[in-house]
Amino acid sequence: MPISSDLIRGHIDTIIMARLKKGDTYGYEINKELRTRTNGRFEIKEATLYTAFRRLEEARLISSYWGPNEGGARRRYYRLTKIGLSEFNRQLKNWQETRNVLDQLLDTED
Amino acid sequence: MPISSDLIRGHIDTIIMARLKKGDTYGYEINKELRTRTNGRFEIKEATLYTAFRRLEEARLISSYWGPNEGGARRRYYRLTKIGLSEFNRQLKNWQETRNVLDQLLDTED
DNA sequence: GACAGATACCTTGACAGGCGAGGTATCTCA
DNA sequence: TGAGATACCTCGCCTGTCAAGGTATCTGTC
Repeated sequence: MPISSDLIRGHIDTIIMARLKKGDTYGYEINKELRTRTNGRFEIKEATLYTAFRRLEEARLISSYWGPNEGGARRRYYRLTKIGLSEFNRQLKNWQETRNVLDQLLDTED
Repeated sequence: MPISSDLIRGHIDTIIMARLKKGDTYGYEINKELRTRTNGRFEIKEATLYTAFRRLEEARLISSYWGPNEGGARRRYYRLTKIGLSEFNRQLKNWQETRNVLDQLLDTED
């Protein structure tokens, strides 16, 4: 069962930053990883991904550079900036709070 | 810290249905309850709420009737339909799956 | 009886994020 | 040479949320 767009709306940026926190990488790779890690249940559509990169770079939360294109197409690598890291931490807390509130609200036992 | 719209996008309908599962009620009341239950951290904006009611009734997941307006303004009560209940259960599973996937993706420890 | 404030509902138009559909260029291998 | 994988990008649509505006009723106070 694929995860609906509306359910992850607003989480795309956080997911990208979470990955970049572990080290620089590029768009295509991020998507492959996501698909693998979630057993195909989740992926970011290409248009969405590149839109997000623009948005994040615009906001100075990530920065980019052309990587060594050793055999294959050129790759634009992304790096999480200092501001990006603290923003990620903020968004992570947001997620945890939202998750808890939703868990409470959707519980129909009480 | 209020919960951002984008983070709950797509969950509004589920939240409403979760409440209606416990019994009929009306718009204004739902919002008051939400604010109280979440200590003001979360609320559905009126425009959003009534848009959602229209959408859900259109989809036959809820139905409505004018309630007894004993002292006060008139109230339109909503009821969760049979289809609504099974759709709610489906969306609850969706939420749980999404939550687990997001928890995994945002965990930067591994 | 006039006014404030709470209760309760509703509509319109703008905005932002996700994505379908389309595109480009490079490399490998048959 | 041509298919398929890799890798990037843009345009325009769609959908859900919300700010701003509105209506009507009831209660309590001066």
